Amino acid sequence: MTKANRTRNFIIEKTAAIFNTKGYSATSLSDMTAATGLTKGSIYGNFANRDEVAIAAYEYNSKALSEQIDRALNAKETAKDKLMSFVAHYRTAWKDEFDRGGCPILNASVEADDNLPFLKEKVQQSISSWALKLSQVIVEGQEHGEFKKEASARDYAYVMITLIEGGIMLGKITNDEKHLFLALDRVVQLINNEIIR
Amino acid sequence: MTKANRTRNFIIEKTAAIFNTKGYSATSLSDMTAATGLTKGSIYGNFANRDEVAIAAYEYNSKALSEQIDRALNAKETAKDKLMSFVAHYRTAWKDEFDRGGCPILNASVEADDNLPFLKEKVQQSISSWALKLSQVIVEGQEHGEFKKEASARDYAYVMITLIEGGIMLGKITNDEKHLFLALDRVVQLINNEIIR
DNA sequence: GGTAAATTATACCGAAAGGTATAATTTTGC
DNA sequence: GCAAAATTATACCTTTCGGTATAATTTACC
Repeated sequence: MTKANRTRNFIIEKTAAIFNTKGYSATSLSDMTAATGLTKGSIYGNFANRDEVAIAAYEYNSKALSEQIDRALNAKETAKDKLMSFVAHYRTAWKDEFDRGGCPILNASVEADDNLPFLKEKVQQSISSWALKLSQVIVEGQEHGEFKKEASARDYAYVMITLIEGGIMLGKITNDEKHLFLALDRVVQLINNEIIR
Repeated sequence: MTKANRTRNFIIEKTAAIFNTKGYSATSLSDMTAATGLTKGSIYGNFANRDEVAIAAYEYNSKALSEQIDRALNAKETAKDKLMSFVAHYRTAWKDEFDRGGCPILNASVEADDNLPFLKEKVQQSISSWALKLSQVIVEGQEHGEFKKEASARDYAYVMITLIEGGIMLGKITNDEKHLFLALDRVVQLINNEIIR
C-alpha cells in the first residue's frame, strides 16, 4: 500500500465518526485537520474536495454496519436463527453505535434526502442492499420450509428496517434504549408470529 | 399585535420550512433574509441570535404537527376511531409534509441528538407529548371497554411512533411512499389484533 | 544513496458566516 | 400631527469557510 493510500485510510478512519456525529455538511476542514493532526494540504492531496471525504466517510460508516449485519446473519445456520441473530446483534451493539453518533444510514438519510443528492444515492443503495440481504434470508427460510410461503419477503424486510430505524431514532433522542428494545421485541414477535410457519 | 410581533411571526412563517428542509444548523442568516425580503438588522431586532430563530422555527413546525394530530384524534368519538383517524391522517398528509422537508420531529431529532442540546430538549418534549396523547386515547379505550386492559398503553404509543417515524424516513429517502404505507398498515394491524379486545 | 516523483506543510485567497453599531425610518401614544 | 420610542436598513467587523499555489519534505526506485 502506497503512502497516499495509507494517509487516505487514516483520514477516513479518524473522521468517519465525526461525519456521522456532526453531520456530513457540518463537518469542516478544520474538524478534519484537528482529528488527524494533518494539514489541509495533506487532505487535499488525497481528496479532490470536502464532499469526497464525506462520501468516503459515509462509505466507511455504512460498510462497517453492513459487515456487522453480515457477521450476525452468517453466524447461524437456519433462516430463523439468522434473523434472530440479526436482532440480537442490536441488543449489544446499540451502545457503541450510539457513541459513534448513531446509525449512519438514519443520519445520512435524514440529512441527505433534500440537500445532498450525492449522499442520498449512497444511502438508497445501503438501504436496498440491507433489505435485499434480509429478504434473501426470508426466501431461504421459505424454500427450506421454515417460513410461511405466502409472506412477502421484501415487505417483511422493510418492516424490520422500519422498526429498527424508528427504534434507534427514539432511543437516541430520549437517551433511553428501552425504545430500541421495544422495537426489537416487535421484530422478534413478527418473526415468531407471522414469518415462521 | 405590535409590529415587532407581526414581523417575528412573518419571519418564522417564511423560514420554518427552510429550517426543516435544510436543517437547523445549515440554515443561514442569508437564507432568512432571502426568504423574508428583510435585512439582518430586522431579524436581529426580533431575535437575539440565529439559534433563537431556529428554536422558534422548530416550535412552529412541531406545533403544526401537533395540531394536525389533535385534529385527527378529536374528529372521532370512540378510542378506536380516534386511533384509526390518526393513522388515516398520515395517508393523506404525507405528501405535503414531505414537500416541507419531512417530519420535523424526525429531522430535528437526528440533527440535534449529538450537537444541539437546546433543540434536543424541545424534541424530547414533542415526543413525550405525542406519546402521552396516544396513550391517553388507549387508556380511554381501556376504560370504556373497547380495548384490552392488559395492554401497556405507553408501550403501544411508542411502538406506533416508532413505526411512523421509521416509515417516514424510508419513504422519504427512497422517494417511495409505499414504505410509509406499509408502516401505517402495521399500526392498523396492531390496533386491530392487539389493542382492540 | 542519490534523485525523481509523490506527498505534506505553509501561506495565502475570496466568499460567506454570525454578529454589531449606528443611521434611517416607521409606529405608537398623546 | 408631533415627539418619543420602537423597528428596520446600512455598513462594517471578525472569524471561519472551502480551496489553491507553491515551497518543503518524504517516499520510492534504480
